[in-house]
Amino acid sequence: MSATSADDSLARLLAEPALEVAPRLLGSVFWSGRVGVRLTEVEAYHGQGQDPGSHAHRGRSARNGSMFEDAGTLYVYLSYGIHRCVNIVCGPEGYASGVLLRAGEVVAGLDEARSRRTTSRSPADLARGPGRLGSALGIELGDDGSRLVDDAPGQEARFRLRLPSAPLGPVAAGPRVGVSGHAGGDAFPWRFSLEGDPTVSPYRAAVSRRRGGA
DNA sequence: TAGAAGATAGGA
DNA sequence: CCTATCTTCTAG
Repeated sequence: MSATSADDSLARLLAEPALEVAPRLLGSVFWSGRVGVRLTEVEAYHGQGQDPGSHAHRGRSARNGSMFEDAGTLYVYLSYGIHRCVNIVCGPEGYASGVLLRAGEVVAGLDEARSRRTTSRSPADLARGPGRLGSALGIELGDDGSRLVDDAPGQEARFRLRLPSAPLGPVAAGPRVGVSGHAGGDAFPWRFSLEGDPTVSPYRAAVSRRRGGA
């Protein structure tokens, strides 16, 4: 039995551009220790100068350094000063593209996820939205730059990914959530989700901050 | 050094 | 619908 074939397929997938990788991550189970989340919603972000919505658009900075690492690195950042969001870096090394994990269904470690997400009112709420997903998985800022490996028997790494073994249902594509810099809104339909899944987060346009008026 | 915006969540 | 929350980035 070859234990490396599955590992190779994950590495091969993550070497592709983010726009190819993102929809193909749907249905995978992302593991953080004993908690597993089946991904139902993701977004693709491209690299420097390619994508005005990307944290890497204006080049490398203190925050986004891990986006410039090789495929399979995790990019974790603090969102709105509160939430920890997770990306899987993909594409050619140095291209700084990645896939934001936006939502999923908790399929293992339910008690642990629940204890971290005490405000959730239903199982579908546990990881519906990128901040909630990060919280349910116990992601911390110190996890930025961690490696993601294939979830194979005997694999002891904390962060693992199991690609789907069966075909998925229909995939929906649309504009990314809360991202400005879109000319008309549909210039970057790089959000992908499993159609009709209850754990997919609702769409919201980018917030325009209005404080104290004009 | 200062100001504004940001890949959100939760509550009214 | 509104606001808490605070880091990061950009301009001056």
